[in-house]
Amino acid sequence: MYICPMYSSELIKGTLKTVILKLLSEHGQMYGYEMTQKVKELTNSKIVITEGALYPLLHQLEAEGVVTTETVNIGKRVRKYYTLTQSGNERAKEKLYEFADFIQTMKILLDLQPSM
Amino acid sequence: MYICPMYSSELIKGTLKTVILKLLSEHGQMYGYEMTQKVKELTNSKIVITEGALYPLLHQLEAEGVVTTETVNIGKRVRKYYTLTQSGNERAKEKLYEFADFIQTMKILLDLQPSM
DNA sequence: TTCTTATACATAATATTCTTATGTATATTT
DNA sequence: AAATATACATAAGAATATTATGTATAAGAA
Repeated sequence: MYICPMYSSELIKGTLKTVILKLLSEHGQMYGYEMTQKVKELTNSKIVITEGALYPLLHQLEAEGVVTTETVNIGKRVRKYYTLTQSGNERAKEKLYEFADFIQTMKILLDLQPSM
Repeated sequence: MYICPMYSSELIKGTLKTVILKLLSEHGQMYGYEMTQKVKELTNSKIVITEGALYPLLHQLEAEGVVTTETVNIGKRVRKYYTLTQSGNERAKEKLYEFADFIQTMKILLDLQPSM
């Protein structure tokens, strides 16, 4: 999923969907490559999404009706923009809430201080 | 890994090793079943470790020299106690620090407020 | 102008990590 | 007596990611 110079890859598994849905809910419309760059930028390269993880997930989200796509020609190249559907927006909120809750539980379980 | 009534299983993937190492560093000596109960208790059953995930991991940790084991007879039943080695203690600290850092990165990436 | 890097998509083989199912056996509670 | 809890273990299968490979255009550096 990620090439990750900082975190062991196992840690990050399972968060990709949440991250992508959040990005889309924030930025309205994005294409795949743009998502990889945004995540890299926001995490200081601590998390880097690989294409082999991203594209299959995006296709899956489309198949599930979570996103719709629009293909745009940029010169002779193609960009595929992804937009959340209404149900996709709900899904994004759910996922975010779930993750926030999960963090709380893990903090208690691992006895992490607020400073950590 | 977990039977999880609250979180989607994908979210929790990759955290089991960190959780086990933390438990062992906290409680000194534990056996497998005890670990499953402790996690269940501490997380209000939000995270429940399955045996199919736990035992192979414990065996792996032993093979790596992260833990040592001691088998104790309780009546006619057997308990296998796990204890962190010196390098295991280091590993536990590393894993905890890594996870704390990971949470920070995810908070920024997902724009989660401190209250969330 | 040629070579490298960046942009932009996609998929297949493989690895990892987990879930679910199954198995064995003793102890305790109803 | 039967059901549940304790306690270990492993195997089949699913899910999710990594790594590798493929195609192609655009931009920047040598």
